[in-house]
Amino acid sequence: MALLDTVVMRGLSSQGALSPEDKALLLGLELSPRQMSASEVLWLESADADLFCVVKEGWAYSYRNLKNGSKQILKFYLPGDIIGIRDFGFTRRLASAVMINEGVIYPFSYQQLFELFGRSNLAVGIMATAIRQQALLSERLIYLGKYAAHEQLAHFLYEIYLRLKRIGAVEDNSFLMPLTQELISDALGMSPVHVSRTFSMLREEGLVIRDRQHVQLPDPEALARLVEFNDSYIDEFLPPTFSELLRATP
Amino acid sequence: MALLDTVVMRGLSSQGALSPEDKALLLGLELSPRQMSASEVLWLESADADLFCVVKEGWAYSYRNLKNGSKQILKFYLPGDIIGIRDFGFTRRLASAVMINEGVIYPFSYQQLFELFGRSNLAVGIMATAIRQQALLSERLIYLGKYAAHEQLAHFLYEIYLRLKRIGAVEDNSFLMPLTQELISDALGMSPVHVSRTFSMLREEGLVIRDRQHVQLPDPEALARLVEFNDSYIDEFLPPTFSELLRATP
DNA sequence: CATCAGCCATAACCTATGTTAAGTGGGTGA
DNA sequence: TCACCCACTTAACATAGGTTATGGCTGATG
Repeated sequence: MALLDTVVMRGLSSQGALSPEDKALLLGLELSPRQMSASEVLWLESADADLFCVVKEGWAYSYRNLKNGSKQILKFYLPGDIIGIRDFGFTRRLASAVMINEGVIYPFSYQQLFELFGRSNLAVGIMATAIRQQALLSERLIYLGKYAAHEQLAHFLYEIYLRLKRIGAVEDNSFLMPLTQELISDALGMSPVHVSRTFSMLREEGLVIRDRQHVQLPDPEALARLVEFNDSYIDEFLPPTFSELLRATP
Repeated sequence: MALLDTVVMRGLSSQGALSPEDKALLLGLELSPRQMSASEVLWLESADADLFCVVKEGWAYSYRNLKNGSKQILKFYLPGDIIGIRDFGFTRRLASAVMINEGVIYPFSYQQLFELFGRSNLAVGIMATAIRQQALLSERLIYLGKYAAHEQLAHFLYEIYLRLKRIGAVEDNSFLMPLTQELISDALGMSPVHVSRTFSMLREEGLVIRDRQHVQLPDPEALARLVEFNDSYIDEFLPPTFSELLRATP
């Protein structure tokens, strides 16, 4: 019911995309509501991820604790929204989630979603919903930024380093980065001049050696510590439960 | 081939999640490579969205032009990445995409993805890949922020307004927002004091009237203009082509 | 070999926003 | 009714980062 509400609200069924069987499947899900009090925690960062929640009443939000003691809220959830899609595909929660005021949610497990998948075109609709949600998040996050410039740049370089390493494009802690400082400034939301200043800082601290497109990170771990890099989202392997679920679903 | 490379690289098949049929399906896709030159445009913002691109060689990036004339880069794409997943589920491109240096890409259409869906567990793997990518984007964007405080807050309020309107929770341009200024400050990455200052500014300009949790936007359109709100991502209805494709796929 | 155009470094100065602090007002409980 | 607390407001001051400007490389081109 709750899920159907949500999907219908998003306009999926109104265009005939859902067959009667699809609808029956959704209706048969039998989600049971759960009353939540204000400030109640849905889950904390790095907890096991195994379910979503449809918000029926009340507001909630997801957030990450930052190393400077503050927190960054990623998204506010309003009635009809689904919390936890961001973590689908990961073993652990990437962010904490908490109620703002009291409300009602409908939890449903990843397992239940898997049963929907593979049987119908619902997969497509749900995937689209998920991606919309992420797009919205991104849109919001474009306006954000709480870290100092040298932390941003260090984080950026370390991410590139990890991604290149995965595809075997790092040798001896060095790699090729075909980006101008102007491009980097557009990515990090700071001025090109400040990117230059910040590179100089990192160089003086011995964290980054750079000559044109050649970048070397003499001590990647030091960089990682500086930015407290959360590499769980880089590790691209599916959690073990996925393989089991995939085999279990005919 | 290219797609299989990408999926394998992401660790999907290494755990037995892909059946031989799945692999054959991927191999049968017959993607044809396309040579790209440096700075070549893949697509521009708001162009029709109908295909993805797997990057085989070279770097690319996606970006949005901002109203102040600068641009915000959303993501850099490295070999093995898929460009265009963000737009899946939308009619138009949400961001432009362009090559950085020369390289090779494999385009494949949404239609081809639909053919993969509904037949196999691939749906799950691909969805997971998509979501990972978005998670990565989010992670990166946490470090961003290029707009002034009053634009951020105006954008934030207008987004909440639109989302509440969709679920019928706006009346007479007023709505209930159970957020403290401290929560808002954590969401926007600015200090609570500055949130207050900025609310005062918006009030003086007649854009926002607020009393505790009651918020009124006397002239929502004026707010929208101030932030040049891109509401294509709020409009949650599937593009017409989706319905066709869904009906066409048995 | 000379020239030119990008790209980058550094400096001086300016502004938006953070920080600290003090004060106001409404809601709630004794 | 009083007192307290919490959310908010406003002000004064500090600073990270933006802006503008200048000059030095380096690699491409003729």
